[in-house]
Amino acid sequence: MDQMHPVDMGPLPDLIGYMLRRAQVAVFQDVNRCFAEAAIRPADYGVLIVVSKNPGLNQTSVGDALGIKRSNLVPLVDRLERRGLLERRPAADDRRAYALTLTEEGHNVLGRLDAKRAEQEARLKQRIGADRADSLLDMLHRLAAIADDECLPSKTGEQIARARQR
Amino acid sequence: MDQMHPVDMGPLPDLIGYMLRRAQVAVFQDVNRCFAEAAIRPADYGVLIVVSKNPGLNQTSVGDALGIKRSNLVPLVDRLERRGLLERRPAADDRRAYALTLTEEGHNVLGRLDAKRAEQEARLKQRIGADRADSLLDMLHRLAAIADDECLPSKTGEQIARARQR
DNA sequence: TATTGTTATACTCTATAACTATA
DNA sequence: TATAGTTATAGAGTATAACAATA
Repeated sequence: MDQMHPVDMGPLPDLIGYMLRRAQVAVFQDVNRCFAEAAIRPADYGVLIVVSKNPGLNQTSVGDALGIKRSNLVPLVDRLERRGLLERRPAADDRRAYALTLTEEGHNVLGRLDAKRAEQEARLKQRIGADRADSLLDMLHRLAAIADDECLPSKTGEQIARARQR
Repeated sequence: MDQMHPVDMGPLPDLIGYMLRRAQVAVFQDVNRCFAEAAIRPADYGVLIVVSKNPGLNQTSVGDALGIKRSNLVPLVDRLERRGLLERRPAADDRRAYALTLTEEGHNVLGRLDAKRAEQEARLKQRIGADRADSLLDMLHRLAAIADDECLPSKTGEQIARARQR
């Protein structure tokens, strides 16, 4: 039987956190559709972009930039490397680290995704009212900055963890 | 060694999808801090709100309202029931279904969380510029509505899955 | 001593298929 | 036949601890 009465969602539709979540899930589903044929997921795309813009960067720095822990970045980079989109090369100045670079195929894939991304972004902007996109992005940046405020970046999580052990 | 050069994020900071994700993660971390002492997570909060506003609703309807599959709702409701916040009672008109209701303790917990939620929401609004909150929520609703557009609600996922098998 | 990449592990969230008892 | 709740399971994503090699 159908649910004929609409469900009362109470304060949820007016909560920034709740609606951020619903919007993010919907937009990511849309992104995944756009990138499906290339089999590139949002996290993959972030890594490819950062490496393309910062060739030679090491894994820890890529992870920090994207909010991905270095231990979780390993299988992600493994996969991109196996697919021939990205290379781990020895870093010139630090024998512990890898210098990440895109392969030619990596650049090609990223180039093709660029058109799809632009098209999708235009659709999203039209949906919200194109003239409001800048305002939306500004607000999202301010909200994302909460993360920086609360846990001061004076110490890394690992440094804090080690300090706690003593 | 510190990363002295800022990492070039390319187009990511201008992408609605990317910034939605970063903002949502940051805001949820903040919510989790606010609700930590009650040990209530965002999904729990959604269930409690919907059940309090729609006493007697069954699990499938609660899940549909919140975008949670009914199979994933089971352990969530289990936990809330074990904690004495919520009750499964036999539905009057359908012996397959449960009528969900909050216990007195459930209402009490929700009441206490309400103050914290309002305080947190005020902080978020101040951060983005209080007069822009309505505009933000409107845009988030429009983006969340993508999900409804693309997969028409004329058939449920299960109906489609069954149809595909034939 | 600290950091890089790695492994192992655990926990949450999400998605699908199949079952039962009802409808 | 279809639906409500459940179970089992698999896949992501995320978090922590510990290790070898190097700084």
